[in-house]
Amino acid sequence: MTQQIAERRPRLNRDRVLQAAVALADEVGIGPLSMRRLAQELDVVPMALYKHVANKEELLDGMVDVVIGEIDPPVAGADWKSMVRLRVLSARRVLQRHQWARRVLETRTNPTPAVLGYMDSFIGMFFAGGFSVDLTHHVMHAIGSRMWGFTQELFDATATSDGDAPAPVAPEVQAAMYQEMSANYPNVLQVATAASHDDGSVVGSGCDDQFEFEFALDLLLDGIERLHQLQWVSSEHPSL
Amino acid sequence: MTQQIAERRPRLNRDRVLQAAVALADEVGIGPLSMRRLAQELDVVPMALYKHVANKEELLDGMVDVVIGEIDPPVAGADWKSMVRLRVLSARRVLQRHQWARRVLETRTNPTPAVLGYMDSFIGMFFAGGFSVDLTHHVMHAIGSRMWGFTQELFDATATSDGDAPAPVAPEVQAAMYQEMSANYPNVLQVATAASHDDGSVVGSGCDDQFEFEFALDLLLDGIERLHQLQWVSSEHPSL
DNA sequence: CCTTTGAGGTGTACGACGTACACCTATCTG
DNA sequence: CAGATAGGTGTACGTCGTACACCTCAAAGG
Repeated sequence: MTQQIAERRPRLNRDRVLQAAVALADEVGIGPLSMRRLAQELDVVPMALYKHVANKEELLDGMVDVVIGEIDPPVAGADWKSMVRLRVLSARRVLQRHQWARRVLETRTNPTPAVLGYMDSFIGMFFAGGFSVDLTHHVMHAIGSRMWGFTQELFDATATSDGDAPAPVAPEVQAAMYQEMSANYPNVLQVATAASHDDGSVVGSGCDDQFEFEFALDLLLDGIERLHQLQWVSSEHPSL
Repeated sequence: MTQQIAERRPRLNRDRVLQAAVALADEVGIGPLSMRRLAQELDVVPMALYKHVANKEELLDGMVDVVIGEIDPPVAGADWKSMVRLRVLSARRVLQRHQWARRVLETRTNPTPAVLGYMDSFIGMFFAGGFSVDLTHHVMHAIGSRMWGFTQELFDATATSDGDAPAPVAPEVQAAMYQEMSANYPNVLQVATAASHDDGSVVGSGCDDQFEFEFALDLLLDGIERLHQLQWVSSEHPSL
C-alpha cells in the first residue's frame, strides 16, 4: 500500500518540467504561469519544482532554450541572403507559436548557451557570405531586432535591467569566459571583440548603441525613400 | 492640534501620482515599482492611490502618456525624411531616459489617447510628404518597430496578451469609436480602414502581419546587400 | 455660523505569488 | 541488507494588488 493510487507520474526531471512549462505558457499565457500552477499541472507540490530548477528565472531561461531549439538550422548551400531570410522567417514562426517567448526573451539578462550557439551560427552565415566582421556586427543589430521582435541588449552584461550596479568581473573569471567563448562561439567572440576595441571588457557590449540605431534607421529610411520614388504599391507585391 | 506635524503634502491628485511614479521608475526600475512603494514615496497609505488611479494597469497607462508627451513635436517645414528621422531620434532619446518605458509600452493592450495622437501626427508627416495611404501603412509598421523598440500590436485590439478570448464589440460601440476616431485621429483612421478592408472591424488590425514582417525584413536585407556590394565600412561613417 | 456632503485618506484583510527550511521517502550503491 | 542521496512534501514568511468599511476635513448651502 505504499504505492500510491497512481503509479504513473514517472518521476520528474528538468526536461519534463521545461516541456510542461512551455506547454502551459502556450495554453494560458505567461502571466498565469506560476510555479504553483505549473506544479499543479505536473501533479506535484510547488516546492518539488525547485529540485529541478533553481528558481523561476532559471525556469524561464530553460523555456527560452526550448524555444530557441525549435528554430530551423541554416539551409545548406544557398546564398547568404536566402539563408538569412529563411532563418529569420523560421524564427518568426517559432516566436509566433509561442507568443510569450518574445516577452520572456527580452527579460533575460544574460544569454544561455543555446542563445549564444544560435547567434554564433547566425553570424556564421554572414561570414560565409563574405561579410566583414565590421559589417556583420552592425547587420546583426539591425536584423536582430527584426528577428527577435525587440531591440536587444542580449549581450549587454552591464544592463541588469533592475537598475542595480553592474557587478564587477574578476580578471580570472573574464579569462575563463574568453576560453569558453573561443572554444564554443568563435564567431560571436570575433564580432564582440572587434566591436569593443575601445572598451576593456570581453563580454560587455562596448558598441555605440546610438550608431547601431541610426544605422538601422537609415537603412530603413533609404529603402522607404526608394519605394516612395518608385510609387510602389503593395497590392502588386513586386520584389522590393 | 488637529493639524498634523507636516502641513505640507498639498493633497494628492492624479498628476502628482503619475509624475511620482515616473520618477520612481526612473530611479529604481519598473520591477520594484509597486503601489505600496509608490505610496510610501508620496507619504501616503497604499490604498490612497486608488482614489486617483483605478488600478495598477491604469497607473502604467498614465505613465506611458507622460512619456509620450515628452517626445518632440514634428519640426516644421522640412522634408518628410528629416522630419521622420528627427522625430524617431527624439522618441529614442525619451525611451532611453525612461528605460522601463519600452517594456511597459509593450504590455499596453489598447492605446491611450496620447498614443493615438502621437501616431496620428506621425502618419501626418508621411501624408504631407506625398505618401500613399497604402505605403504609409506598411512604413508605419516598419518604422514603428524601430521607433518603439519592439514589433507592435498596439492596434491589435484582438490581442489581450493573456490569451483570453477577445471581447466582442457591440455595433453601437464600434460606431462611437468611429466617430471619436474621425474627429480626433483622422490619419490613423484612414490608414486603419484602408488596411482592414477585408476585415469587418474598424479597430482590429486586420492587416497581414506576415506581409508587414517580410516587407520590413526585405527592406533591411536589400539595404544590407547594397552595403555589402559597396564594401561599406563603418569607420568612415559615410552616408548610407 | 453651523451643518451637511462627498472627495480624499486610512486600516484591516484576503488570496495570490516566489521560495527558505526542515522533513520524509523512494531508489540506487556498496 | 545498510546507508546514502536524489526527489517529493508541508509549513511558513514576506511580498504583491486591491476589496471593503471606515474616518476626516474642506467647501458649500441654509
